[in-house]
Amino acid sequence: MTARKLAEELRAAIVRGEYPPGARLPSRSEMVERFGCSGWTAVNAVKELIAEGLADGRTGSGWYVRQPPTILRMTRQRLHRDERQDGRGTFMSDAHAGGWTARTEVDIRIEPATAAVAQALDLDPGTEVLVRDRVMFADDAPVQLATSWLPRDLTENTAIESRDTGPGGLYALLEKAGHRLDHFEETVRIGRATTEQAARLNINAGDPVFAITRVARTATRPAEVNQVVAIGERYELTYTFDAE
Amino acid sequence: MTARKLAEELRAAIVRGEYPPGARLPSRSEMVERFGCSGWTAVNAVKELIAEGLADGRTGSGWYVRQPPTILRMTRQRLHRDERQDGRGTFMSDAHAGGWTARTEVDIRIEPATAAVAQALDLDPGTEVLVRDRVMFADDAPVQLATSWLPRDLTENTAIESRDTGPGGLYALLEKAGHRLDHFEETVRIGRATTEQAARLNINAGDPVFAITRVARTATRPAEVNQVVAIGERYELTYTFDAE
DNA sequence: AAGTGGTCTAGACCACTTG
DNA sequence: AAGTGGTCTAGACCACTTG
Repeated sequence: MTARKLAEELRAAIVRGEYPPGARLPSRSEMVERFGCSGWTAVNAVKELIAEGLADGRTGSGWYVRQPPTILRMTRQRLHRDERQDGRGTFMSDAHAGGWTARTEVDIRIEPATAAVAQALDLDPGTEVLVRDRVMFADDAPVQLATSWLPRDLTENTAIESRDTGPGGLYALLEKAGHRLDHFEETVRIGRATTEQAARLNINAGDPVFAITRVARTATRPAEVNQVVAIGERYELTYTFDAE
Repeated sequence: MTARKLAEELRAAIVRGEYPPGARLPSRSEMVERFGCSGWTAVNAVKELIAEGLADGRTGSGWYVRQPPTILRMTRQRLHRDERQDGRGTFMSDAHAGGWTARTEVDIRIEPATAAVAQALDLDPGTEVLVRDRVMFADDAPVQLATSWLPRDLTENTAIESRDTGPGGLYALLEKAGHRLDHFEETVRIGRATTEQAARLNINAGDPVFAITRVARTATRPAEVNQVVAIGERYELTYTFDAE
């Protein structure tokens, strides 16, 4: 019995419902006995299932079938002015539409712009920028990390530099300050969670994540760069647009 | 020496440029000698690098540092009418903008609509649909699989049912037949390559892929459902839109 | 013929949970 | 105290390539 074949058998049994979500799979020693393989083979087979997100191991306890995660939708609607006027920031907007609860932890700091940030914001490198670092929770589970960089001249003496931006979020405050947003550009890539990101998102290092970079612009200049890292298997991005 | 630490050392050496792209890493037996670990540990360390796309193993030959892949951009522009009028389909449009060569292999068949396809196209399940199955190559390497489903009443007696749709592709023919496209909806998810997909895309089973579902609609009805599977590490999706 | 990566067996130790 | 998953050693066989 090879690890690959054992993995296929276990996967099939899970799909058949023989091991429903939450169920405990046979232990390593049970697999060794039942399938006549070595412990190494059993472990490697289950590793495959774990990498696929089908199973999970708890040291000292066992291997368990994972609950399929509920999918969170990230929509284009979250950036509409209507949402801000209704008092919802981007993350709150998705939560409202999806029926889950949103919570955000924020950390703020002021830094000189790195080369990449300066270029995206059309600033000289080293210019002071406001950095907003967030962890977003859906139904109290971390699902997304986001960092925003904004030119300080747009944020000084506004609530954008305070932890709580209030209803409508960051973009509502920008527009209130007279910086009407004109258009957005989003770039979507697939990344792999670093050890740090994995710890904050409660996933395994190397798990696939959405890496989304957004630049928000007014009619005259870039106003914000936003970098999102969202758990890959929990997110679905939707974009709708007119044919042109 | 643990596998994790060995992986970190190798990764750092690669990043330092000690092993440039194409270079051969130490062999298993060399690692066993140099790091005083077992063969198992060496293999597991390198497996980590392979999963990250940093290295590649060739049986009988060695472990090699991979060439970083060139990134292909999938843009919203590819769906613009201008592109079709200039004779470019969606994939050709991206190739033209990115400066790489596009080639497509097409397979056509007619099938009764599955439940999912019927729902997306607003048809009764079992209604005949045209299925266009493609493999897309960028600079002669497979990078993307795409399948389209269209209601047969839109495609009958048109070149959409032939292998070569000619300049502007499928959408140009739809519009030429009087079905002017009105808007698109794209849903982006991260999937893992199945064994079949991996074989066609020349990647490893389980590698992360973009799974993109697009529904193209005329003013009155859905005209096409399109399912793309694109190599995760080779693609970058960009969406630009006006603030509303 | 010698060396390579990929995979496997058999056995071990550890921190952890209590199936 | 007994069992668990995670990780490791030592050694083996195989198909494959030729550093």
